[in-house]
Amino acid sequence: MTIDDIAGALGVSKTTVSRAISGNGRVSPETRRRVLEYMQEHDFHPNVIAQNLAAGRSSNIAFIVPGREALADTPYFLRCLLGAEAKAAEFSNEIILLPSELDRVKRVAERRKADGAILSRSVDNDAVMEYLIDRQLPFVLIGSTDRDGVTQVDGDHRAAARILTKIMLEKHDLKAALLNGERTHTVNRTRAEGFLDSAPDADIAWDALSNIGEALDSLLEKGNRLLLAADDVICSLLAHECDRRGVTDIKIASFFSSDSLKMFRPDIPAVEFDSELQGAEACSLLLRKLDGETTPRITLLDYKIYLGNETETACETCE
Amino acid sequence: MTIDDIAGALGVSKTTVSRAISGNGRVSPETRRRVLEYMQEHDFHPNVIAQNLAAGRSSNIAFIVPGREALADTPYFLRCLLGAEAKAAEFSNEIILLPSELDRVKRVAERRKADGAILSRSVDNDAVMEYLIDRQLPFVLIGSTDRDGVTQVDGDHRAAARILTKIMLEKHDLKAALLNGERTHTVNRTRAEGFLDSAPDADIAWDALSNIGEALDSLLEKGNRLLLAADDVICSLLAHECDRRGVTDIKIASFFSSDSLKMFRPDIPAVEFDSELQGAEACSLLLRKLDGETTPRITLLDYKIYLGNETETACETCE
DNA sequence: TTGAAAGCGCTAACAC
DNA sequence: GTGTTAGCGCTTTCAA
Repeated sequence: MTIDDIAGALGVSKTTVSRAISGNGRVSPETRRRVLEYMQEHDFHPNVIAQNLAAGRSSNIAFIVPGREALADTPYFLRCLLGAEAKAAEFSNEIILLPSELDRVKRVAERRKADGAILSRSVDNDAVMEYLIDRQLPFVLIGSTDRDGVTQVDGDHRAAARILTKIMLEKHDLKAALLNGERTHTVNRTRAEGFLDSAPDADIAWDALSNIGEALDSLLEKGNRLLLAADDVICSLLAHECDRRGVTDIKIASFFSSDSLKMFRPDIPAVEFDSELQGAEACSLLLRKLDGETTPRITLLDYKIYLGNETETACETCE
Repeated sequence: MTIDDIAGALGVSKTTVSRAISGNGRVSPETRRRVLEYMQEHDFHPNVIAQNLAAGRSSNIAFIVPGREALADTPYFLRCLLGAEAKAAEFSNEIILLPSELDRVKRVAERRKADGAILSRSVDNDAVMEYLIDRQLPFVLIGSTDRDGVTQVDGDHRAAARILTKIMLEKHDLKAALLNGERTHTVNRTRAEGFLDSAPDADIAWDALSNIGEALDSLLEKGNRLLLAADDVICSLLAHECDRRGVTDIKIASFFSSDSLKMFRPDIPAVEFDSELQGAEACSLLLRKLDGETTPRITLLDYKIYLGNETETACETCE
């Protein structure tokens, strides 16, 4: 069924039907009622592809996640995706999933299958991001970058790292070190800054993921006993390694929480970001961009700091 | 730019341009070359929305994942999604993400935003599945169901559970029990069957996830020392619980592997399914359905059994 | 308030 | 081999 059929059945023009459905333009209340009633009865719904063609859009938003090999074992991305999906749904848009591979992103952009993109996680010199900029496809980055003019939404990793480090240092009088991720990830450099804010000159083991045992060895050797992990993956690995070795005279905390940390005892203090909210916020910003609104360049989202059973909150929202 | 512009610039009709691009219909090699060259030079790509409208499709496939609250902490779904995406991309389709919520699925189906769906994980009386059947939207289920006429792709959970149980029983002369998930998940009932194939009359703790400690208590009390976990989430929880208690006189294995189990020592034997392959296979089947081909009703995928360092393979593919 | 007609960008049936 | 024409289903001027 098409609006033409409805028009025929009701003895009006399809223009009128279109107007009645969309609410654009004037239609008599009576006509409108009849159209809506007919739709209901016949379970009619306008064809979104046709609407899109007429409107020159796709009502699709591409959500770009790290490719398969780069995909860490964390629920983060899916939560982010679902957050974005919920927001997109509010505005009758859909989320299409894309891996961070240039040819995939290109195909979708070139053929206008998506109106804009959400780029989750960025590394330096991200070819996909450069492409999006070059092509002038509107996008929002979840994460941070030094690249000019990119709309970003991110947790306030620096503040969070600073605060958690400070709290841990106050609670435990131990020498602190950071087991960090790869240097090419902007977020890890930011975490390092926050960490150093509260623990100047402390040791940092970069790229701890590639060899957790070695990183742990060298940090312990230097007398570090308060170990901050950059994220949940590193932290989980670290906690397991310590369990295995029977190391107990240390304290562990993480700059990024996830369910996988909840299983350890004693509780691992950790920064909690709301991944769904990040996705939703990114989507919201993108939709506003697509509407021609100007958006803040940087949106920093609240975080919580989990400290065992009590949950202490420390928030900051800036622009 | 549109194909009309190219037609104008080259002094041919837009039909010819269309034919040159799509390869459908006869075009002289020379004309074709000119069109293609012009496209290259001007970075032209046909508008997929217009193509879709003309073809009466969306070139979208909905991938339905459990909603946010039901989402377990496993990388499974994202891997599945990416597998499906890769396959969809081969055929110039995109994957749109949908939570398993009836109103979302409805909206997309009604407005024809997707040509078909992949339904990942099913529970009994899945309202979404019933809706898809009712609406006659082509779909493929990743998982199993008793519902008639549903195209399913799944790991061979029964055989895998049977074999792993058998192997473990042969290696260790211990009394075996299964820590299972919810009974409403078809896959858990299937795992139970496989388990019982090799360990008749053994104990099964259903819904172990909701209270792992209690489940463990009762099973240990009954003298069970070989604990099979239904999946990675349960297994991880179980292993942590045992670590915490210092229980060491037991053996653990899992009917579903994931990275989160790789951290435990000693190695936890586990069934390995290829999640990406499952997504890809489901997508492939769906695309064939959309092409009007008939597809096997049930596709069971290969699995591997991981036993510490050595990786032993046991495959079965049925239809 | 309503309708006729043109158009969104592409495809395809039917001529030539 | 190429062009004409009529759609795909909806939106949107522009008149009436």
